[in-house]
Amino acid sequence: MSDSKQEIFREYLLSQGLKSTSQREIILAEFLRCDEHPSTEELYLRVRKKNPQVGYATVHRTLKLFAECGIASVRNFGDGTTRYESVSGDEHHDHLVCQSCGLIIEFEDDRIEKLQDKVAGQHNFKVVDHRLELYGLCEKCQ
Amino acid sequence: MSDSKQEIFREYLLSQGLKSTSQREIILAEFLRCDEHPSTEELYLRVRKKNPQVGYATVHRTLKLFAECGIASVRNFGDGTTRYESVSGDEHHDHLVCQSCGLIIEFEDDRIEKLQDKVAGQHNFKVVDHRLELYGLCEKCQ
DNA sequence: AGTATTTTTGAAAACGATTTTCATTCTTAG
DNA sequence: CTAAGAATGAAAATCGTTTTCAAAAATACT
Repeated sequence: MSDSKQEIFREYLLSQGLKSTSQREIILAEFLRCDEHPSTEELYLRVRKKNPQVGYATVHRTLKLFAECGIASVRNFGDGTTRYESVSGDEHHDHLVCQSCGLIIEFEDDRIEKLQDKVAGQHNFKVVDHRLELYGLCEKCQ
Repeated sequence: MSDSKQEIFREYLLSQGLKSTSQREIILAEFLRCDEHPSTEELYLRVRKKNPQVGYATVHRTLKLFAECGIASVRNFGDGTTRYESVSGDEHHDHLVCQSCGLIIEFEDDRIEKLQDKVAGQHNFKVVDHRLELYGLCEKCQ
């Protein structure tokens, strides 16, 4: 349970017969360093600053690996780009998205989750995942 | 309050100095006829069956107009394509999306909405819009 | 160690959806 | 009816994402 993201990733690579490379280490380190929700492009630029030789395609492929092994989840907030978010354990959170400045606030509310399950049950629907996003204006932008 | 979508659209065009064209009428009629959540491509194909001379670009531009004047809202359910949904008055609904067969069930729950407002309030956030989607398996696909 | 096997890499090309361009056609106001 | 402006559709451009492919790197096997 105390497995770090690095360990989880390394074990995943091993279990799939994939190889550890310096690029993958670098990309993971940089991904964990930023606590935002980077797109492939954004993470690529950040990685590039320190390691100009890492290519966009590698960042893209590595982010997909992160999602596969569960240390990242895929998000998109309607701006047309896919974003990756670092996942901590099995906790789930939703988002407040400011349409003016792009600020993203995370929140969690058990009561909402419970009501969601209730609604799904009414439709005999088995929920695997969900997303809840509130769009509007943050404190500063109002 | 009894304005039909057609009327709302026509008034919007007028107010913006835009013109009424047969294509726009056709596209709106077809859009209202389908109670799904068509993508540009899908609506284009449907329109095309009856009116082969209507172009993809026009469907695309017209759907954007629908969104602008409020008779449609933009959605995307993570499959990479943008979908447009007919909006009835100011009622809001959320979605259950089946990841197996693509079925989309709409639902509405006031209690969830109220909790959302509460959470937003706690962050001094002014909510303009929101989206809630539950992904999983529908009754048939389980 | 050295060699073989397999995966990974990065640049560039391919891709799919969306958006724009531009010459022509259509609407509407005068 | 005419002139001015907007809309159209086909094709091209664009944007983010994904794939291709030859070269490089990592692991497995003597």
